Amino acid sequence: MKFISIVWFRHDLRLEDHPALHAAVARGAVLPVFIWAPEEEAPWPPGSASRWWLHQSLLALETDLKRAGSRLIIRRGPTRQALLGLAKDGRASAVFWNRRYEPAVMARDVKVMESLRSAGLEAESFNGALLHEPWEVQTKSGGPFQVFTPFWKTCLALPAPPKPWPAPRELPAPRKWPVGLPVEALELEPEVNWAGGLRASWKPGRAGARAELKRFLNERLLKYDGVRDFPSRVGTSRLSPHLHFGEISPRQVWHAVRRSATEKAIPEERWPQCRFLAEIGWREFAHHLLHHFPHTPAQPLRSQFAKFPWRDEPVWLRAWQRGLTGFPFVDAGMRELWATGWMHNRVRMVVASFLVKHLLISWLDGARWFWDTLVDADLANNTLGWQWTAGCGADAAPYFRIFNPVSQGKKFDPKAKYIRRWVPELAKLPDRWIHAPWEAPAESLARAGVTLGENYPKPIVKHLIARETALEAYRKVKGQPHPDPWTSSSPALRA
DNA sequence: TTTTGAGTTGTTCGA
DNA sequence: GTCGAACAACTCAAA
Repeated sequence: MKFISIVWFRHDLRLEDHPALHAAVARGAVLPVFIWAPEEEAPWPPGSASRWWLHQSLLALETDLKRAGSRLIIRRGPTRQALLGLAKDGRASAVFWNRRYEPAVMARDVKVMESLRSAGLEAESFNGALLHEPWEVQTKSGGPFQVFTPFWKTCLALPAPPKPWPAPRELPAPRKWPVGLPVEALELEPEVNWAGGLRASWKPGRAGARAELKRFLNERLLKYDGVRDFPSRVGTSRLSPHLHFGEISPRQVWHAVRRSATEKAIPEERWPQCRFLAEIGWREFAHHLLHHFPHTPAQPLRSQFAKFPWRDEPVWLRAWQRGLTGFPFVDAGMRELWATGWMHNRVRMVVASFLVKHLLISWLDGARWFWDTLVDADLANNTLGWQWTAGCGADAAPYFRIFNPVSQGKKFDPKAKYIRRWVPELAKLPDRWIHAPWEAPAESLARAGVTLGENYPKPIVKHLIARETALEAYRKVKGQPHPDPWTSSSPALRA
């Protein structure tokens, strides 16, 4: 009798370097399955942009599997029942998958594994998503890291991650295929067709991921440090959504960068310091933190921030979401996000700082918006990023670091190409005024066809006032006395 | 146990 | 216009 293994695809929508698939192929026939059970990921079920991506990526995986002589069997959850049913229908005796690290998913997976094993099935999970497991990286006293640099140094000192496996040339098929749903039946695509910008910007799937990596290595890796901060240029890898869905693995990226560095004659002692690999390191660090501090998607790591007096300002939140804050660099970022499902990293920091420190709206509201709109929405990275910005997380930005949305724009978008692309109503303003149109002379505004408050908003806050207010609120949560009690606007707080 | 060195990404002010 | 200092101590990680 033929040994048949289910490979349960999740955030590993690829055939290369896929440990669960590798294990299954080594045993016999393979039954590839995908199970849609978003309610099991509550309170962070995939957002709208993620669902759009998932739809395309599943179609791509289906094609890849067909080329290898196989299929993708899709069913709905609950996962436990779906897997048990598939094992029965497909006469499979084992279920293999690659691990995920979101708290709700991990808890679900533990239960699924117990159920499968008590039903007499073999069940095994593998590491297909990280260079090192979160529990393998430890401080000398055996605890988790909370600072990036020592974390990453420790990672770099570990044995190098194994070389990626090639995709199996052919997947032995089970004698009988169980029935499944077409991808369309999951209704992952939006009813209202807002995904045109996403379609134009991305090619989900393993082939798209590999093409993006290749382009990055050939065209951008050497210039990465100098170009990566300029959002009007393509200087970053753009791999984040591909990595999130596991269309490419960090091990593939790691070894490809290493190979490329060797070809470009970059000395071996320099490549661990590569800024790009450190970004892969941040992804690892985010997963490390999420694993060891599973409450952080909803709660600040630094508990004193639980009492931070965030404002409830739905009108401001909405202005921020729509890119109508009146700060062109911020608005450009928010509109890029809305249109393409992605935002440049530099701009993410600026818009996040603006929400949290200028508007004093909770980082969690920002995290939720990003979760719904980003194609690379990833619980570990999103949590780390927002808590870092808000100053309430691991290795956080100092509280007095408040990005100035105007000077950030002038510094990283000096010719305002990024602003003009995403905020076209300001396109005719000269470079000198476009970063802060409220300072422009009336004549310049008129010539550019800009009427503040009509076809582009006046700034919803004043930078210097917002900055002072934020500093005071943060000082308070740090439990520090105001430096100048005579001018403090809230002397009662010091009693 | 205590001490010591160090920490992604900035801004503002005043010399 | 450029440059260094202050921001404000705090926490982590390792010795």
